[in-house]
Amino acid sequence: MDITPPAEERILQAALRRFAVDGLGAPLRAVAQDAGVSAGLIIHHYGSRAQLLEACDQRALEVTRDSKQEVFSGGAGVMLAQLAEAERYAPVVGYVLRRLQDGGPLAIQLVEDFAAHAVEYFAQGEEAGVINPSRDPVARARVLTEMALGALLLQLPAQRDQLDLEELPAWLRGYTDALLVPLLELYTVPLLTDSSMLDAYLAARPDADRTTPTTDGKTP
Amino acid sequence: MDITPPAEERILQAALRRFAVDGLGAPLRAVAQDAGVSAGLIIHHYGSRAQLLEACDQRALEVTRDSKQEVFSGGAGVMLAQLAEAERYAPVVGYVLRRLQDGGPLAIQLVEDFAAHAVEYFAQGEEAGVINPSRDPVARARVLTEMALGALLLQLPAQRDQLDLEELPAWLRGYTDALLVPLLELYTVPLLTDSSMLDAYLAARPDADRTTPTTDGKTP
DNA sequence: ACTACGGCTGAACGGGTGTTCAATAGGCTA
DNA sequence: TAGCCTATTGAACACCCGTTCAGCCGTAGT
Repeated sequence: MDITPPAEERILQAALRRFAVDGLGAPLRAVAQDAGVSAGLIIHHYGSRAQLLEACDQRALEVTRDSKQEVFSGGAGVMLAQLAEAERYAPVVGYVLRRLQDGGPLAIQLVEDFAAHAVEYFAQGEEAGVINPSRDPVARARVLTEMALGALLLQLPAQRDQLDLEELPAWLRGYTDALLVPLLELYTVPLLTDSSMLDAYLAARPDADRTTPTTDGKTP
Repeated sequence: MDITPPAEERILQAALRRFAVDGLGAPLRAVAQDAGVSAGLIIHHYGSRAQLLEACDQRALEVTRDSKQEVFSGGAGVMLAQLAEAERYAPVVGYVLRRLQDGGPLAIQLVEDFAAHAVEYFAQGEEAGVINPSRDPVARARVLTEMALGALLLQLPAQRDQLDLEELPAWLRGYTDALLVPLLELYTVPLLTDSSMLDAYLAARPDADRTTPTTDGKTP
């Protein structure tokens, strides 16, 4: 029943897994050993280490894009947690975290993706009447996405230098669970008691109001 | 006028700077060259590369602890931005970012520190009547801190693989400025239109209520 | 059956790393 | 002055890394 995939695919999966566990700095030879091939073969198929990472990036992007049915505004973090539940995808989720940690074009791309999706998602919620409108929906979605993703990223150091993919789903679930109540509270009852701070800051810089331009006489 | 500090201190400053610019993986020899000494001397003074990093950690911790006068609930991110304004501290701020990125005990320690300070800060605000109370102030402070710090961390990849310490203050300021309006809005008008989500989730798990224990008949 | 070819290997190369160590220079003490 | 301790160096060592390359092997084509 265990038909082994062709070497090229086996390498990519091993790479995803190993990079997730040990970080993107993991040596090629470790990947090779995991895939049961020689280091040379990786180069033969992918050209170079950098290109192997690119292949991993693309795979990660595909997987995350194919699973953009979030649950609620817990946002990107929750989505990743859900995705990891399907243990088949745990390596990809781990890799995504590592990639966000390490930077590179994909990191930006991913955040962009998630943020764009959040915009759409919030717009739906707004129409349904469960989410309050914003003076700048795009900025709001971006901030919330970056915060959710960033907070998740900040949990990474708490793990050992090695990520345990077996426990990753449980760990992510535990984290999102702990996060959820304070977050929901924050989304329900505002942090600040009145709008004086916002008003003051808005009055101090009468610059951008891209959605509703020109005249608004809201400053008291 | 340019009295050069003793070599040991010069090494530490060079290390802070170089690690901030190139990441914690920067070679010892690069640090040595910046400090105008040989690589061997670094080992002679600090024992090993790992211990040099520990020394950097301790220095960073001291500096951040000595400057914990935040302005408002923009939180840790804003504080770091302010600290970087004093260009003298830019290397330390850069190092802190790199360290948060890389993990390790200090990363946890720093978050802990910031979160603890946020608790205190929020409590003051609550007493002053500008901040709404929370059912779990510690959790709230932690979440907000992790989010602010994490979001900042997520901006790092957007920079090149090298951090430009000259531009770091301006960059941080630009980021916090862009962040501020959406964030203030989020803190003023809640994301969700009603408390149904929070209520539902709270009803589903009648577990922790650490601050006000025993009986509270708040679930409708 | 012979050839050609693509997947694949293992050894080797070249570069970069942290660390060691013998040796030097310089200032303090006796 | 003689001795000694510390700061400092530069070369060397041992290791790990990505990449190269010559060659092996099995299979498909003729």
